[in-house]
Amino acid sequence: MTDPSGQSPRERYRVQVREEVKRHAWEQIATAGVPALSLNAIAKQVGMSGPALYRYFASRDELITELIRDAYRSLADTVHEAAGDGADLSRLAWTIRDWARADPQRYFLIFGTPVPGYHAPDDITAISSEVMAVLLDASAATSLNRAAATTKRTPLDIHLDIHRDWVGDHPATGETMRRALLFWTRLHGILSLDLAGHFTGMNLNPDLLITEELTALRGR
Amino acid sequence: MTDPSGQSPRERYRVQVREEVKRHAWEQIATAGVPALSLNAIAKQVGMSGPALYRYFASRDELITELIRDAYRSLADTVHEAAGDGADLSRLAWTIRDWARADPQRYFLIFGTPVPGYHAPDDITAISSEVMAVLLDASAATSLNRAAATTKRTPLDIHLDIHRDWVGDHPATGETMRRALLFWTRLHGILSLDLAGHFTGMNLNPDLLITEELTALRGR
DNA sequence: TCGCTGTAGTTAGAACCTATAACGCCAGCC
DNA sequence: GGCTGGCGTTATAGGTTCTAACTACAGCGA
Repeated sequence: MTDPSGQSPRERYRVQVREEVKRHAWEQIATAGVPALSLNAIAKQVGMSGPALYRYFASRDELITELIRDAYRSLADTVHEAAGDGADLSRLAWTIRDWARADPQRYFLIFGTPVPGYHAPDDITAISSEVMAVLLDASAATSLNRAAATTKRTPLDIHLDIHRDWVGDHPATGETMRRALLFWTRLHGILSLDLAGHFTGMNLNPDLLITEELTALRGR
Repeated sequence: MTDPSGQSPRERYRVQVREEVKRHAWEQIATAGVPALSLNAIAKQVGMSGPALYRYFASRDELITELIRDAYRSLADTVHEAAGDGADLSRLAWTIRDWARADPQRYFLIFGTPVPGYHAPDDITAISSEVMAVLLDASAATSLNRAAATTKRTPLDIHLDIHRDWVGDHPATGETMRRALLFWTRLHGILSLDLAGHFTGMNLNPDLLITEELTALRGR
C-alpha cells in the first residue's frame, strides 16, 4: 500500500502501525461488516489502549475512508493488471468477479449501501475514473458480431454521443461507451445480488449469468 | 401495515405505538442510514424515555428486521398492484424504479450491503418469492421479437431447464425464466449504481439505460 | 554527544449507545 | 370491583467514539 522506504524512522514506524491497524480493520469488516468495526477492539488487538489509536487515525470515519480508498486502489490495480496483457470485456469480467468474491465486504464498501450524506474525496473519484478508463479500453478491444452493425440507433446512443463528460479525454466511440456502461451495470447487478446472497436457495450458477451477458454484449 | 381493527384496546394501542416507532425509524434511516438508527433517539421522539421502547421491540436488530419485512412487503404490494392490470416487464421496470427512488435507503435495506452472518427469516424470503412470481408473470406476458426465436440455446438456457427450484410451481418456460432473471439483475445493476450515486458527475440519464435494457430484453 | 522537541503512549472522563433489572402505576379484563 | 399484567419509570452495567491532560522517550539538530 504505502511505501515505507525513504522515510525517517518515525515515519516508517507510523506507516507500519497504520497498515497493521488497517489489516485488523479488514478482518473485522470481513467477518461482521462495517457497522461492527470498533476502534477500541482494534487498538487492543495491536497492543495499545483505546485512544492511542487516534494518533494514527483522526476518527472512525477517516479510517473507513482510508479503507474505501484502499479498496478502490486494489480494484484499479487489479483491472489494470488484467488490461496490461490486452484484456477484452470477457477477461475483465472474470477478473472483477474473482476480485469481488475474494472479499465481498470490500466490494460492498465501494458498491454497497451508500451513506446518505457522504461525498467521496476527489482522489477517490479519480481512482474510479481510472477503472472506467480501463473499462473503456476493454470495451473498445472487444469485437462485435456482424449483425450488430445493422441495428438502429437507440435513445441511449444519441444521449451518449452528446454527453461524453465521463469518458474524459478517452477516444471512445459511442458504441464503446455504450458497451462499457452496460457491461458495468450488468456485471454489478449479477455480482451484487450474488454476493448479497439473493441467489441462495435458487440453485442458480451466477457464472452462467455472466457468460450470458458477455455473449449478449458482443451481439448488441 | 398491521391491521389495528378487531383487537383489544391494549393490542390496538400497542400496534399504534409500534407503527409510530417505525415511522420515526424510517425517517432516521432515510436521512442518515441504518448505522445511525438510535433506539434512544426514537424513544425520545415518541415521548418515552429510553428503555420503554424495549416493551415494543426486543432489540435493535428486531426493529431492523421488522423494517426489512415492511420494505419487502411494500415492494411486493407495489409490484402486485402493477401486475394487477396485466403488466409486462416494461411497466414493471418503471414501477420498481419509482418505488426505489421514493426511498433509496429502503431499497438498499433489501438489496444493499448484507450483514455477513445474517439470514433472513422464512416469512421474509416468502415475500421475496412473491416478487419473483410477479416477475415471472410479467416476463411471460412480454412478447419477443421475431429474430429471438432463431437464436441458439446458451449454457444458461440449459441450466435453467434443469434447475427450476426457484420458480416453485410457476408454469414458466425456460425463456420466461431467463428473461425474468436478466431483467432482475440488469435493473438492479442500474438502480443500485444510480441510487448509490455512482453516476453523479457523469451527466448520464439512468432512465435511458433502463429503456435500453428493456428493448434488449425483447430482442433476446 | 547533549539537550530540546515533538511524537506516541498513558489514564480519566464526557457523552453517547444498547440492553437488563427492579420497581410502581393504572387500565383493562374477569 | 378487585386482580393482574402490560407499560412506563429510574438505575445500572458495559459498550462505543472521542477529547483532555499528562508522561516518557526517541529522534533530531547543534
